[in-house]
Amino acid sequence: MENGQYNPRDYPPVAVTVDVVVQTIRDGDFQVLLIERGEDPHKGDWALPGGFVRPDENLDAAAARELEEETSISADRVHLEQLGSYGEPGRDPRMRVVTIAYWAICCGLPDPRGETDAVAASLQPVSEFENGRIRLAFDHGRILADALERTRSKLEYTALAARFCAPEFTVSELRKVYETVWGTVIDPGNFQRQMRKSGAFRMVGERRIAQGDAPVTGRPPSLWTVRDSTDKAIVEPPIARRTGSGSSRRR
Amino acid sequence: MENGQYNPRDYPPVAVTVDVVVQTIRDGDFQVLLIERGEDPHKGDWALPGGFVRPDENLDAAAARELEEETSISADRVHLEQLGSYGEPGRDPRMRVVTIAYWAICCGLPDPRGETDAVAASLQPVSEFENGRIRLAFDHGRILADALERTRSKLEYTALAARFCAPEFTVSELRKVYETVWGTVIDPGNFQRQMRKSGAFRMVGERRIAQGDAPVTGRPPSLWTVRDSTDKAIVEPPIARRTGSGSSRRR
DNA sequence: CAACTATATTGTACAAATAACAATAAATAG
DNA sequence: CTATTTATTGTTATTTGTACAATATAGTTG
Repeated sequence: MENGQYNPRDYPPVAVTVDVVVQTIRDGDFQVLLIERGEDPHKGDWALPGGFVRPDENLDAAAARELEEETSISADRVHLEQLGSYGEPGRDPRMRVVTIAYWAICCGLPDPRGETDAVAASLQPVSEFENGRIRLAFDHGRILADALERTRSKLEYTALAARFCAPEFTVSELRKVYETVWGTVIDPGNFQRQMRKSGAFRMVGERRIAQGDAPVTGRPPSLWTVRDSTDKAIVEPPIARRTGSGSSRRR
Repeated sequence: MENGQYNPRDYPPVAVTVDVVVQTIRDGDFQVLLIERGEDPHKGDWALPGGFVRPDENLDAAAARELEEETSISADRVHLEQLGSYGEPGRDPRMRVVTIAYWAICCGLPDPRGETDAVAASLQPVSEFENGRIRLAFDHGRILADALERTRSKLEYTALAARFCAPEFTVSELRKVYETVWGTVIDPGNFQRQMRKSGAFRMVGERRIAQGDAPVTGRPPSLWTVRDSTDKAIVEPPIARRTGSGSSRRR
């Protein structure tokens, strides 16, 4: 683009799409939104929701639109962030498609409706994908794997775990997010201290009394919220994963 | 792309480019490769090297090609990694351009030649950009800022600092990389221990005698290399930045 | 109301990591 | 040989992390 030559017809058409990895926790299970493809190629397989970027729409807006179309929840209640671009020439057999992948974390997804694209969208357990029981079309398996790693990593040094929860949450709800996404067990006492010390969260005066499916016995917990709603909050020192080969911090 | 409709003519042309942030250390100074634009828009301003993605070329290959064209060094001697996509509708006034940005670290860049695009490429100090004395065209300032943050962050938990060095390097050469990129001072003794403990590096038997511009006095250092040349090496525990607001580890 | 139970929250003690600074080692120049 | 310079190792106080125990606080149940 630096060489003054700007004739798009010199280049075969390239389609630019966005695909979104929508993650949530439902029934204590780490799940992701997938759609079942109704047409070839890969008819009957699972795929990530996505679609074309419109002419006057920036990439973030396109991803937000796809998210809302698919989940019918407003994008300002979720964390939505770019993951990366995937553009192997043969990734879609029909034409050259470069996709910008996004990943999202949201809470309390209503049962998905797939009306928009006349395809069936549904939440599927991440474990089914990681077991190899669910296979994804195109290179979506790679995209999903990258997104999961990014999420697990970012839980360590950001307050994003709270995005899996309602605006106000208890310490153990937050702890269960970490345990569910990482597949680990965390000491409740130590976790509480780390959470306080990080400064990323703020206690709301109230205590919660008898919530829906929560146990009605035991000492009622106090409620917390994130101090900074812009998802820039840094958890310092980080809450590190226990299992295996250690932290892969950053990006 | 899930709805079977695949008529590219329904969508205005989108150009897909790659831009590359090439970073190196020269004369003890953290520098980045920029080109001076010879044409409008932004004639005379600085910009990142980049160009169109070719029809049968994947994104990584396009970035590697641009890197080689601009620096005449082979891409297998540098670290090259995707940074992210930038696609605001108005970022280029001429047409819709979505760019996939990459960032690279290399060592011993020869004086850049700009013949390919008939533009002047040169290494400029990062400090000049961060001082505001150098302004970049389009949204390249944003891209460069993101790349610098990514580099500084990844030095903490990967062995990528070695990519600023020759294949074999001394402990203090590596330490000076950290000091230069982060703008900090690091204790030599503690650094040596962290480096050993991380397991990411391996001592080569030899000691270096009297190198070119290096001081000819003092105890000669032993030479080191990275244990895993695939840049997957994790430095654990990480070598943390001293200054300011702490680690932004992963990503 | 008195146990009982379940969860929240705080204490404690040991282990490990970090950081500042001192000391020693290994080479060369003169 | 001595001075000088840099590499490398020691030492220690402080901080941080972790496991596990103990206490606190509510609701529930008889």
